[in-house]
Amino acid sequence: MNDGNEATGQAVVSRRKDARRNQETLLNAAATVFVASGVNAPVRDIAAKAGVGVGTIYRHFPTRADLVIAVYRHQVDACAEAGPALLATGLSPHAALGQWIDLFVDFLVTKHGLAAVLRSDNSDFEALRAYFLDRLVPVCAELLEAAAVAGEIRPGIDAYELMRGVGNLCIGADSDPRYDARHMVELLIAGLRGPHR
Amino acid sequence: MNDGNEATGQAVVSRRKDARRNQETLLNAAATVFVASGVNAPVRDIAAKAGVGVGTIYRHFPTRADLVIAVYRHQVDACAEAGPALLATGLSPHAALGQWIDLFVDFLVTKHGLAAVLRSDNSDFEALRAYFLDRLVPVCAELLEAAAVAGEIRPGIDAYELMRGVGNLCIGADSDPRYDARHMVELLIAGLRGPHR
Amino acid sequence: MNDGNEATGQAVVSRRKDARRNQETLLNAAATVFVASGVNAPVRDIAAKAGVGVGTIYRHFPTRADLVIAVYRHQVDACAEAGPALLATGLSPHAALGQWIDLFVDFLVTKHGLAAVLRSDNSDFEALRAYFLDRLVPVCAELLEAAAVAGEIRPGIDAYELMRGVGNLCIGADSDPRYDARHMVELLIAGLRGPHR
Amino acid sequence: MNDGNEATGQAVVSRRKDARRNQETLLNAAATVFVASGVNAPVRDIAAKAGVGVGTIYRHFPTRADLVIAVYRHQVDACAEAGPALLATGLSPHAALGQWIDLFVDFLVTKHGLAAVLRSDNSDFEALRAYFLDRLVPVCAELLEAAAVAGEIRPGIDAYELMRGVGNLCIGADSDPRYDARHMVELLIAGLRGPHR
DNA sequence: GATGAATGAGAATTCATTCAT
DNA sequence: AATGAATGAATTCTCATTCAT
Repeated sequence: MNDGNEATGQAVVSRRKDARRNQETLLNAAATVFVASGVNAPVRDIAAKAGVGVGTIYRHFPTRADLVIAVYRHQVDACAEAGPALLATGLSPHAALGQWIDLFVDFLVTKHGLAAVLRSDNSDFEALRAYFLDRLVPVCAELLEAAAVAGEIRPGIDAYELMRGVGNLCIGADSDPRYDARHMVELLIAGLRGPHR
Repeated sequence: MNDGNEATGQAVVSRRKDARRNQETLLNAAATVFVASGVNAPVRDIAAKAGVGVGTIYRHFPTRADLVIAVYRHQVDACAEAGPALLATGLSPHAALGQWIDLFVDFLVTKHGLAAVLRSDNSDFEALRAYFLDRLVPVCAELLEAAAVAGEIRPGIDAYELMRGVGNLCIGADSDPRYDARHMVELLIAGLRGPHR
Repeated sequence: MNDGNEATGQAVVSRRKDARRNQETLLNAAATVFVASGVNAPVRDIAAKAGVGVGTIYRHFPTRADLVIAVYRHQVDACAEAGPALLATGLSPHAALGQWIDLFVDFLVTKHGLAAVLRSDNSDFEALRAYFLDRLVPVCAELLEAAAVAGEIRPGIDAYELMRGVGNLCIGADSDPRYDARHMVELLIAGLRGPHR
Repeated sequence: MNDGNEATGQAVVSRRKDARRNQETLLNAAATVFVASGVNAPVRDIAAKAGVGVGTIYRHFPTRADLVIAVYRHQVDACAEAGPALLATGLSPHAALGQWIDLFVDFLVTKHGLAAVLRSDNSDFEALRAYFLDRLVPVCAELLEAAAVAGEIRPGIDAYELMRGVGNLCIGADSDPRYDARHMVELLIAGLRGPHR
């Protein structure tokens, strides 16, 4: 990858041109710190990790929720887009739902503390929660509907509630070797099938 | 229990009574504040509610986890004792399990923020988590075993994991009108039945 | 004044008993810092001067205005009480007014920056301003009324306006050798006499 | 106005015109912001209002005082020139003085916070203060001298002190409906007449 | 010359914890 | 044993100022 800048390396990168790259650096640093210390890590820690001043973070992301959203936006979007794609593959709707939930779980359990901030008893991160739900609940609803129409699951399951449940099951999953969120999610999804008796 | 002693003995006894009553006051205050502001409420708030100095709280409960444990010990114990009792009623093991889980859920969802501190990605409250699990996991294991032996549920379910799962499902359940933890727990328990295919 | 504490001196003074003395220390420190750096001096500077932690200041004086009021309350009160006293001495009302204004000016010009925070284009310190005015305007009004009744000054002078005017004239008087607020105040008071022609 | 020059000349001229216009834009923006938020408004606010970068402001006006001076220079100059003009109208010297002071007061009270920065207990704005005084004190002195010679006012009044006094009386006059600086200035000027007794 | 991203010092404020009385 | 005053670390956020482009 020759960027025509061997001598100085990447230390003296352009400011203006690199606004985007800089932002990328910031997001990577934030992601790393979030994994290590959770999404409530001190702003200063993130700044230090990114090698920038705290002011830079505030410039780009006025609130913490802005930063967290930015960090995870791409992955949330990818997850959202995967839903219709799975449904279009010819899998049974229930199988598609299961695989989609797996993607969501994969995403959450690899982000230390992310699932925890999605819990609603937390007045910060309202915007973050809203973003997640706005993106993903409709997708989940579509999958649930398809599975219900196919008679594979009991009807009347609320997509929001299910997303919250799955999200909750993922809390702390990365830091407890005795707890495997996937097992529990598998039970939950299995429970969708059974008649309510 | 010989309390027919002299003046000094009397004093000792009443001092003890006072101490006990004082501690009771403290626990009630803490419980109230925990409900209102979560288990991370400022120590000073709890002290104020109890009408004591902060030093008094630290004397009785050196760490916050100690206090939280003390606040909920009675209820945890009651829940633990309900397990064998339910099994002895003649209910089917699976029904007993379901009712017992309901008791546990009732307990958690009425305690603002309690479920949240049970999550394992939280190095404080380790002792609290340990207490909960020490008391309840064996009971849950017993119920699961009985249900498995009766062929009512799939075998191989880990009691610890299930308790964690149920606990997680209860996080934030008190502050989100769109999320009913009981629905999700019901799904989870229903999922226990299905064959693991 | 034997306080039975010769050996240790005043270094190891009692905490509780000295709440008051401690507060005094705080107020003295604040007064000193206010003189040196104005009433907007950093809280930390005041704390350092007093030899206490910043938390101590916040405990005693939650807002800056609280602190400033406390620092000057005694002197404001003394000034307020001097008004009726002067009127009762048998001086002519105008002379009494003049002397009372002199007291007020003496107070202000010796407090670096105090007069400046009394200016109304300052949304902080509203409480401070209110305290000053509540205490002093009625006294001033009484003196003005007496002088007007005696025919010594033109009628219709508003006490609030006059206090603000005198206060304003004192701004910066301590730091400008070429400006003597007393001269200007003397002109202002002299101007009260003349008919408005 | 020969603009029939070559390409480069044209460019130079318009560059100069641009520079001047740019500066004008800057000063107008600053004046507007000063009125709205006082002369200590954040530099960024001024830059935003002017539609330029903050660097541009620093280039033209290295210190804040430089900017404030530039903003008000025209008006100060106009005020200075009005003194001799008033004296030449045939008005009595005292009347001329009164009208001139009125002009000065008009200027100050319409500039939010301007009077406040003229106070001498403020090490920033030293240059600004100096500019004001250099321009206006001699004019005031001339008017005072004329009035004293005419026997209309007591002698020995220091022009600097009077200017400072009038300036002080104007502080905060724009934000306090109960305080009318003009009333107080009128008293002050009236006080000039009376014998010093 | 203009730009505005980046910097980082500085100030406010909270609250867990200690400890003299 | 109880008290609560004191401490000060930790954190957030702002804004003047610099400087690469």
